[in-house]
Amino acid sequence: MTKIDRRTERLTDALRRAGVRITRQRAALLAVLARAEDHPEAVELHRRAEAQVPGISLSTVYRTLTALEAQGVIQRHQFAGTPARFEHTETAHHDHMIDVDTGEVVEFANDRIERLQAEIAAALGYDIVHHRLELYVRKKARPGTDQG
Amino acid sequence: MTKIDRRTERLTDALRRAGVRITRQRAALLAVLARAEDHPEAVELHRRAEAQVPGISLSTVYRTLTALEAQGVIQRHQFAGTPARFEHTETAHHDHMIDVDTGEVVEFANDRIERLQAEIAAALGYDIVHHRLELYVRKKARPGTDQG
DNA sequence: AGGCAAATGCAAACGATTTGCAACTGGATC
DNA sequence: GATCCAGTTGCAAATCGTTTGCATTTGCCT
Repeated sequence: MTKIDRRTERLTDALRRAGVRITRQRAALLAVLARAEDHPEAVELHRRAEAQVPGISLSTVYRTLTALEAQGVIQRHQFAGTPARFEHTETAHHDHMIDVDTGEVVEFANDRIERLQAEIAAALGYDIVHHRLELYVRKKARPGTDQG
Repeated sequence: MTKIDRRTERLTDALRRAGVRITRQRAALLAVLARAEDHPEAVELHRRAEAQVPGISLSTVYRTLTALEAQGVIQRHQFAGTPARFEHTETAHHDHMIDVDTGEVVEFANDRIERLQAEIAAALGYDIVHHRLELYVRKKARPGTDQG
């Protein structure tokens, strides 16, 4: 069993557990999500799913994404000024760097930042429900390189 | 000269410097922004401005907010699942905690987190253009208190 | 006071997402 | 394996926050 198969199964099981039917359309979308190594938006996922189920509607994609998110097996990221992007949550928690020039998303994780966040919230009498840390970045100018 | 007056002047000057006319509507909105100690959304700012200029349109509010943001004298915050909120940038950089139950916004700043962010980006060959750190939080359960 | 570019209010367009609805279908039950 | 029906589909229309086109008004420089 490949990594992709394992992921697909995890997503499928999550829906089944929630009492949600696995239709052709949903199976296709789950496969697409399992295969994705990037952070695609809904329209892009729809485009990819259409390869397997021509005519699948965008509404169905959105509805299924919402269901998967509710089960906690995918995450919805709302980066600044762009449509929401999605990723499966098989991997451990991480934050994101977004290249403002290319839109490329790089993942990173840092325990010290996580701990500091919890401390700050605790000091003010709060527990963190979730957080969002996004670094909007630009490739460092290399000496002798024109960045036009 | 009060703190509010100083803030109003700063906003006004920023617009003038950008070659933007100070109309009655804009003067009202600038006063509202200068007076705001919270993080109001556009509709709320519009409501407050209407007290001074009845009939001021929401479009004008949005247009002026966009101009002020372009001049860097106010900031637009897009918190998860809510309309954008605005604040004047007179105070130093800070991040935000959003109470998920009440919508209340608390500001905080932490140098160590700022430094860690810069280190992380640098290690991957990036410079930070700007960042977004939002802690979505809930009041700590006090012992003996039922949280519904 | 006169003139013109910039700003206004309105209504209509916008883009991402959600929803109402009638037709269809998965999959448990017999 | 036929039956059944709640869950699901595709479509079109609605939604929400925000932006924009346009005809009219207005700051403000001369």
